[in-house]
Amino acid sequence: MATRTRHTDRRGDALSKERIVEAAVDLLDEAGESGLTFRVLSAQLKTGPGAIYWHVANKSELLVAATDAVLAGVLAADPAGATPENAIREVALGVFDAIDAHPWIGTQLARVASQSAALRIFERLGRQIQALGVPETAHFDAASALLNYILGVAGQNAANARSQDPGTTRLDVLGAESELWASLDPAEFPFTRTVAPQLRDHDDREQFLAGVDLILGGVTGLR
Amino acid sequence: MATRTRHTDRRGDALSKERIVEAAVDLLDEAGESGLTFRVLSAQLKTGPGAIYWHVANKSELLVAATDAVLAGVLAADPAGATPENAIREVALGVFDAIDAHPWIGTQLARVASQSAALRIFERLGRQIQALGVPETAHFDAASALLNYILGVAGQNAANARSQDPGTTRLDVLGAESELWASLDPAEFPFTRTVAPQLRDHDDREQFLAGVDLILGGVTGLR
DNA sequence: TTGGTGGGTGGAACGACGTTCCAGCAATAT
DNA sequence: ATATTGCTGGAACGTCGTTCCACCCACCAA
Repeated sequence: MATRTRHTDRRGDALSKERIVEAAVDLLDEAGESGLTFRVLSAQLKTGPGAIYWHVANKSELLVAATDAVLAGVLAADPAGATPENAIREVALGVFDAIDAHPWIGTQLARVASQSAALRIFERLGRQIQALGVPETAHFDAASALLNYILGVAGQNAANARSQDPGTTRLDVLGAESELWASLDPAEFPFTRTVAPQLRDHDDREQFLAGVDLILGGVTGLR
Repeated sequence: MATRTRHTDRRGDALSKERIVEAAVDLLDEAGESGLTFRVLSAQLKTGPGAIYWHVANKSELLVAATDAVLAGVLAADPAGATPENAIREVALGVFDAIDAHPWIGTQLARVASQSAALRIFERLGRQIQALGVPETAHFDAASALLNYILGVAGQNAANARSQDPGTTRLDVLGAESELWASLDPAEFPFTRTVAPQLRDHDDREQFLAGVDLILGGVTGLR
């Protein structure tokens, strides 16, 4: 249980949870979710797996800590949007961009419940919902809806990043998927075929924001 | 590549992808996501791991097939809701209830992109969006928003189910989490503390539906 | 009827993973 | 100087997904 109180630095190369998490984030960013292994992590830290386990209970806790570490920066400042709507968009886009930069965060957010990172996002969203002037009874549902939508997009973005071959560009992937949609059975997938061209040219970030705005529209409609 | 064309049944106990998927679903339902193993699966089918690999490429494909198999039933019939709004609610609740009954589906939906099951949900949602009479340019965004929201809830429900100890009731879990929210730092989590009591008494299914209605409200607001 | 062919089987084995264990080291306290 | 404690790092364990391959048996040609 890493009390870490008495002496701050017994050796110059002292291990610490912070250093471990930092190395884990680097590894995740470079090699993806499957690249984080206690073996390569301990090699990078020039130690053995056992030493890491003295600071971190298990891999799950390490992933949570890594997610928190990255999202802490994004969620540090209170949103400065002029209106509550803009503040909500700001929070949502902050999370979106963080996931875009570190796709493994998306997997983590979508997989693990009641993580402190998710809770902080929930809090930021909820405060702005309160400022929106809708009935108090709707606050909980509205904040939850926004959070779940964001987590849903997070999971999908992470899945897309995971399944993408290193050599292909964004347009390649979208183009291929768009053609797949266009070639679907017309009887079974009329709608999906209709929007196939839009898939090719759409911007993930803009569409994400459009979804936020739809929920926001529904919330403000309660006034 | 399992052509499976010429002869329908070489032996009475013939293995097939269907039988494998069926056994996998049983295993997932009984033992959870970590309970599905090629070893116990092959034991249950009275064969070896190698035989399974003749019919299924890998575990990922097996999980996709299992998810599709369960959701196929839910998505078979066109929604019979009187209004497009009700039809959308019906599709969403069908998926929600399926995840409630088989939590592992939630993990799978939230994790894997462009799965055929997700595509079928998207199609059902999109058709009803078309019937809603909103501008065509908004169809893609609206259907995506609904799908992402549903997938987000799916992932969270699966995560909740995963982290729940076998002995505890729903009220225990909610009560504990509610107390945790209530005990958060008032300076940092004012909103979350405010809604803590609502967390204890809320109904997941109703809240899910409330979220769908918020998006629906935003969409119909575009008319 | 018989012999060969090949789709399908199942069990052994491989490599990698998360995790545990423990002998030892380096600072501090006695 | 010695004992204690916090911490290290490497070996080892059990399990997993996956691969390999010797074998079997239903079919087909002769």
